[in-house]
Amino acid sequence: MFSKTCEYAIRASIFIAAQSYQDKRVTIKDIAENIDSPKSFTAKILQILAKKEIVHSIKGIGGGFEIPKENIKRINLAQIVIAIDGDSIFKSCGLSVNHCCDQHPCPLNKKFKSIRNDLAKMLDSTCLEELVLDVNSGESFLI
Amino acid sequence: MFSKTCEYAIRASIFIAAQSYQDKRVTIKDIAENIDSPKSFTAKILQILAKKEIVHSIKGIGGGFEIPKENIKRINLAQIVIAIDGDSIFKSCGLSVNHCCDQHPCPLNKKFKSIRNDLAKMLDSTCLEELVLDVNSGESFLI
DNA sequence: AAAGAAATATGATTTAAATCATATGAAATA
DNA sequence: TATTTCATATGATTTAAATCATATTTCTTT
Ligand code: FES
Ligand code: FES
Repeated sequence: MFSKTCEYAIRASIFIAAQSYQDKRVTIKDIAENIDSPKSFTAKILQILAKKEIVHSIKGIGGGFEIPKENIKRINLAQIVIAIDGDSIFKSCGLSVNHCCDQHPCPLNKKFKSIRNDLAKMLDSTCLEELVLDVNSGESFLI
Repeated sequence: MFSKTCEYAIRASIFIAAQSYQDKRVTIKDIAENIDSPKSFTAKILQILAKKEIVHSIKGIGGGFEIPKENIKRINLAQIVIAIDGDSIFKSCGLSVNHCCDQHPCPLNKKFKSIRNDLAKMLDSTCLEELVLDVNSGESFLI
């Protein structure tokens, strides 16, 4: 479904948000340990997220990553997915036949379109906050 | 969504079925040309499909691949996807957190489950026949 | 039986994704 | 200002997916 990079990005974002929610800033090491991801790979991914202003990074002693509380409500999964994997999951043909569903549709175009729309709707309507609450209440896990 | 291998497998199956529907047997070359896929890679994929009895292969002069007409109705997309990519798309966690949705769910488990169920239902309820009719009537394309 | 046309089997190569490693830059604190 | 702790930048390596190449087997036709 998503690339591994994107999965790490989502899990990392949720973890950072969950900690920020409790006013805790986290380092790359913390993140990698808590979402079980390779540390330097995670660092690379976080740089992308920082550039796209999905996470906020602070250098130096006491630094790390955080997501300002106001943003935890605002950031949704679609933003993260697009930042990492681009919008191909929303736009490209499920059979790689074309640029999808125009004059030259593949045989699955209608069926795919509907599933992709559901996926898009889901990603768009799911903000970090609700996921964070689940994780912090111990209902769901990142590892 | 699917691996490239799986996309080729689906497109090849639809093409073979579309030709078998008109009592035409096709060679690997035909297939590769008509679905725009690398020839020897396609050959490999067809071997898998032949072993799983999704396509029928005939060696020697005049040989090639076909799908018996009775089977065009019976074969659905789920069978092809499972033959190539396995059932991970149905069963594995969208965030690669675990074996999905048991005692240890990831934060997206509910939302993912619903989308995956829709996908599974779609793949299961879509047989080759309806796709073939679309292609043969010129409503949709494999290339 | 021989020749040709097809699939089959297998292995090598290429490409892209994922991972690892290391040097550099910025902020804090002592 | 020196040192430490963190992120940043960059490049190398590994792994897996995709692609390419070729020898072998099977069947048909003559
Ligand atoms: S054309 Fe294939 S999914 Fe839209
Ligand atoms: S646990 Fe993650 S999708 Fe089921």
